[in-house]
Amino acid sequence: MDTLETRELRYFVAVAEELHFGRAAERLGMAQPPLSRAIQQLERRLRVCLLERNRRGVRLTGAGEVLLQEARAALDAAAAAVRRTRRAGGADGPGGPRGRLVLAVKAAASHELLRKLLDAYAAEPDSAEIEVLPCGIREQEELLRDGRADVALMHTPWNSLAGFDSEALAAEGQVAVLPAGHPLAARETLSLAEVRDIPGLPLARWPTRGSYVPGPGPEIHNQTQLAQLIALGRTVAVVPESARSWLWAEHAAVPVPDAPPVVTHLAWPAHSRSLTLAGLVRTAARL
Amino acid sequence: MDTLETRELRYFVAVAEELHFGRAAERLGMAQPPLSRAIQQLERRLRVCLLERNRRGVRLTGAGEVLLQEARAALDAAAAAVRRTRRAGGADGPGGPRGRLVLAVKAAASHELLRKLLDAYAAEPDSAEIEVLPCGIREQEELLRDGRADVALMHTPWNSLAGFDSEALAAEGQVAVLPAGHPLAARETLSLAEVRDIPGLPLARWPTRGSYVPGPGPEIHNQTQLAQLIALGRTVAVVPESARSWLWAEHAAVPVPDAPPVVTHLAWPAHSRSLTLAGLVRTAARL
DNA sequence: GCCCTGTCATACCCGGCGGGTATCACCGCG
DNA sequence: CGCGGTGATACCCGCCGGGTATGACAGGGC
Repeated sequence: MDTLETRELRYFVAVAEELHFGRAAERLGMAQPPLSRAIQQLERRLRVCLLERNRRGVRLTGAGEVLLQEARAALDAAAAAVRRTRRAGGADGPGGPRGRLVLAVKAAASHELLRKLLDAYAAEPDSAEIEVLPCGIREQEELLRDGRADVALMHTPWNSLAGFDSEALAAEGQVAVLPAGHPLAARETLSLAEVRDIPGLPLARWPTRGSYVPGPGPEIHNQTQLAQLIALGRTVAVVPESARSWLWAEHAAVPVPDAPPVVTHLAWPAHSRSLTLAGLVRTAARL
Repeated sequence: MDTLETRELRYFVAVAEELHFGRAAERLGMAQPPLSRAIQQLERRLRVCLLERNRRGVRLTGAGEVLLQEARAALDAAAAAVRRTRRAGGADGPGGPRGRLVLAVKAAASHELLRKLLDAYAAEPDSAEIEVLPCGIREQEELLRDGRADVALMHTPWNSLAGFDSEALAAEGQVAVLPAGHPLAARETLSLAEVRDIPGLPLARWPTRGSYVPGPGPEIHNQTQLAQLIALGRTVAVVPESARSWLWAEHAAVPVPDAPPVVTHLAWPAHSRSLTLAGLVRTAARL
């Protein structure tokens, strides 16, 4: 009556994402009619209209939008339950697992800090093994929510810490990265407004939440690409100071004091009780 | 294979909490044998031992403890999905519900602030109705997680903001509340150490996470009881300044500068996308 | 206007599995 | 040694989740 099975949530998410019963059924590996019936039962049990069936395709109602959000969160939680329980299944003591930790990091971000953290933790008595899982910056939050990772190095303001516990580890300013020969490369500092308005050198754009904001600059997919485009004099970017470590000889970095500071956090699921994780956090706090 | 139904999670939580298959089955409204079988299937599918069956009763393994935590979180998420979807089912527009908001507050806490917030929000154009749901301080987090409430007034350091988004609204110092006639009531300020060591006047204890830390002072269950015990000269307490509003004539309040400041936050589930909630937060941020 | 196509809904059947009852195996205890 | 109380096993049944076949209906091309 007032409880949904994860099966029903999976079905609804598939339909809500595909907006097409046939494709959703195919994705779920089942036939279309039982899927239609399941969604109807769901709507009847919730006494809520979730989908608008126009003869041509399907649209979400407001309640449907809400359920899509909530169902994804609930499915993530269920998947996390499986993953974390399986991982805890090996060696553990009462009160929490003592196994490996999976640490999700945006590839190449905060490299120095990460090395220091791993070294310091490895030197601790009875420290656990840490698996470093490189991934995209948007992926980190998903990995943490659905249990594929236990802890992540996140960077505000790009990552959202919503839904996680966290410990701030370091803050740094940002620098504008220009082609070495550019006239502005000799400046002591630049303002954000100046960087945005360099004639003939549009600001690079990277995806936020999967899509790009419109603008003149090139769309960046990875750091190597960005480095190359800057070296070629096609774009300019504002990045954290620690990015100096991967700059090329053809690059110049100029501090941008009015850019928002970037804070590196260690973040983990809010309700985590793992003793191993607690050890890592303690180490990190002492850095 | 790698997905659990909420039914299985419910079953496991019941067994893990009762530590007794018979009682758990009764609580679930079913017979014991199918429950035993379901838990065995769960363990086989996860390939993890969750329970130690000693001839006399049952104990949780480490993995079982982990699953208990995770399962509770996942069930809360599923319950929240139902509640929020049902509430969104009424009047709504695209992008989020425009219905009532349920605001969970610890009874009588931050009364002035709450009144100001509600008044300011009601004065906004197209503000929604706000239902104030008074509850205990530990209950707030649960209500928010399982969807019975949309937003809460929380107080650090007593509440944990882990897992929620929040906006700090106000900070205040703490005061010691003594019987009016007590010699120390005339002091300008007191230190925490002094309050703790008043001869014949032990510090009141309130429950943290459902249980009381041991100590000489009386165990407090509600504010009226606390007020009475202080007035009778049986105990002393350290409370936020704003509590002056409910003090009696027989009470005296003395500032305690070295007590941790109490910050009142507006908190809501991390992934919330409600437009109505966004309006309330905007109003709160302007207070 | 016609039919064809693509959509979701309906009708009906079947097998698996979730749940019930009866019973067992085992241990502690008086 | 029997008794009570635990969880596990054996067996049966009915329901419901899923499949196939088909219907209803709207839009588009000719």
